[in-house]
Amino acid sequence: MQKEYIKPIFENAVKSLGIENANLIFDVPKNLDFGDFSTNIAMQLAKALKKSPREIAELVISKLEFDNNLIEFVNIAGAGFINIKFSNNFYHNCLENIANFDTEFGKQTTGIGKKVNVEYVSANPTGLLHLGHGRNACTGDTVANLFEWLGYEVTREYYFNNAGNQMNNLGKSVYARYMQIIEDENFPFPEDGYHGEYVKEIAQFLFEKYEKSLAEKNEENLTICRKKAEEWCFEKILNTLEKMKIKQDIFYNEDTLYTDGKIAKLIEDFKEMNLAYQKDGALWLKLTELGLDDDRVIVKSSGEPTYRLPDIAYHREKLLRGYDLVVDVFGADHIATVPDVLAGIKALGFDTERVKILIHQFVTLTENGVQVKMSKRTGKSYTLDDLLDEVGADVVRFFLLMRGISTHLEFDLSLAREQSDKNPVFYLQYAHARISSIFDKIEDKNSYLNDKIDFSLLKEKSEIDLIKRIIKFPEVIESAGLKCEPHHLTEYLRELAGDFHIFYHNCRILGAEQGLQNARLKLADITKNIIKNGLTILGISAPERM
RNA sequence: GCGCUCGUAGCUCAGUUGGAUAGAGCAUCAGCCUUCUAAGCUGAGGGUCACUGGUUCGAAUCCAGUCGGGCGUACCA
Repeated sequence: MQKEYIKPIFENAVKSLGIENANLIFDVPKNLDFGDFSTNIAMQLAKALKKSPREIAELVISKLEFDNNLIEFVNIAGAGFINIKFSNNFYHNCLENIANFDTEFGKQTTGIGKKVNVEYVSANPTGLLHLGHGRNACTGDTVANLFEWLGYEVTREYYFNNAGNQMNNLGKSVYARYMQIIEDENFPFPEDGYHGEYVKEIAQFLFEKYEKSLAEKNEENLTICRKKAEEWCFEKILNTLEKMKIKQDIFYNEDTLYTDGKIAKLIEDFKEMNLAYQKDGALWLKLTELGLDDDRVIVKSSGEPTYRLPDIAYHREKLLRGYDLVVDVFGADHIATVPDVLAGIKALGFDTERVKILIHQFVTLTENGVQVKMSKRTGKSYTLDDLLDEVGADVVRFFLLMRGISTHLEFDLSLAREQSDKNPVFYLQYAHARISSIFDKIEDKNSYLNDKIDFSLLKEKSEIDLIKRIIKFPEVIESAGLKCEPHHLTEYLRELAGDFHIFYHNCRILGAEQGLQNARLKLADITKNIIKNGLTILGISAPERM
């Protein structure tokens, strides 16, 4: 908001010095005594104009044409920084504008008319979700929410595979557990089978439904085991996602790519482009031709495709559906597929800019400083569902979203359990509840609702600081959205809540002189809307009372 | 070995397209409730930004190398 005002003013000034297309950058100085913004333009131009930065700064300032009512000062500091400080009037005007947006403040138009597809979770129905999936799910869901705020038309998608090795493996594991129930507790369990307790639950369910009729080891019975396992896992997964307030629009089955002939078509196309060749009984993709280090197998000698082929076919399919942007959320363990997919779709003639792949690092769970294991294979695991039941969706989502996706995330179970001021999510919710409470206590709302609000009465430092923070909300939405970094929003909300708490502590709202009370109420109300909207984007509730 | 990623306060982490004295939360210590919710506020201590070199007016940030952690590196997904 501030930049929108000063940028053209500086552009004109720089232009009048004979410089076109200057790279004007406005930073917020660390030391607030320097002002609200600073620019290094004078240093940048030092070489071109062959003058010292301070001389240039003076020249630039002499050419600035601005409203003295809105800017308090512009001066030179240090090596040649130009510092700008806005007057309170400027901020009062901003607040007045924001008040007119009502609850829509922060919504952007960047994405209007554009379609984006965000694919996330995408866990195969071979087990229960764990914390890593949780991070994936919250990240994807929040990114999708952010895109909606940017104006995009958003499709949320879940990609899964209910065929192949891993599913067969699960079917066999269930069968073995089933046989252990009805026949012999030492019935051999597949070597690389799924050891989780849930496999026993599925077997128990089959026993109750079919009694001993599945005992014969044939294709039909194994299929029953596999199908039941798939159904059971999917139901659990969806249930867990629902608890996390996640609902996706499209569930895309990898199998569709085969039945619709998209895999066959892709093989054909690669062959036609001379990018596929036969070797050692397998079909290889010439990735070396596409700038990568090694060629890779796309169809095994057994005739089954490797994961690359459906991955590429799936991305082509999504792009052909007409999305301007296709976003994937992957865990770090899937990073190997990224270059292959990008090379593949590029070879097929698509702009790789249309695909954005988010890789999030792993989550570790700690309790009292000790790491808790949550492996799928070892059987004993702490699932996402357990966690949701224990600490609730708000805490889980906030904890999983409050770190940059590229860093390893440590989930502190002891802290998450703590229902106290140590738990950071309550800090935000508390600010929201506090504001609600004020509005419950207004004795006579008429003046607040009907009188023209005079924002110029807000002069305290904590009031102006809060306004400055409020102004930043749209930028935060835009940058968190376009960069797909939800934690920028969690950081911002924490700062906003902080500024509010300070304001609340320093400035009495109810009982202040009528005009001032109304202005402060409006300031609080705008803050409340932003917290509520921000938390909603994060998928976290904003309680009226705590 | 190679690729990706991370290394910032005791712990968990922020740190904008390179900017001025490196920040927050927790933990520790010291204060603030007759007034709108103390799940709050104020203050203090705490740093070789892993290491070395380079680029320049200026580096936690960019480049090269070294060390250390994680994930990949399959005719698993």
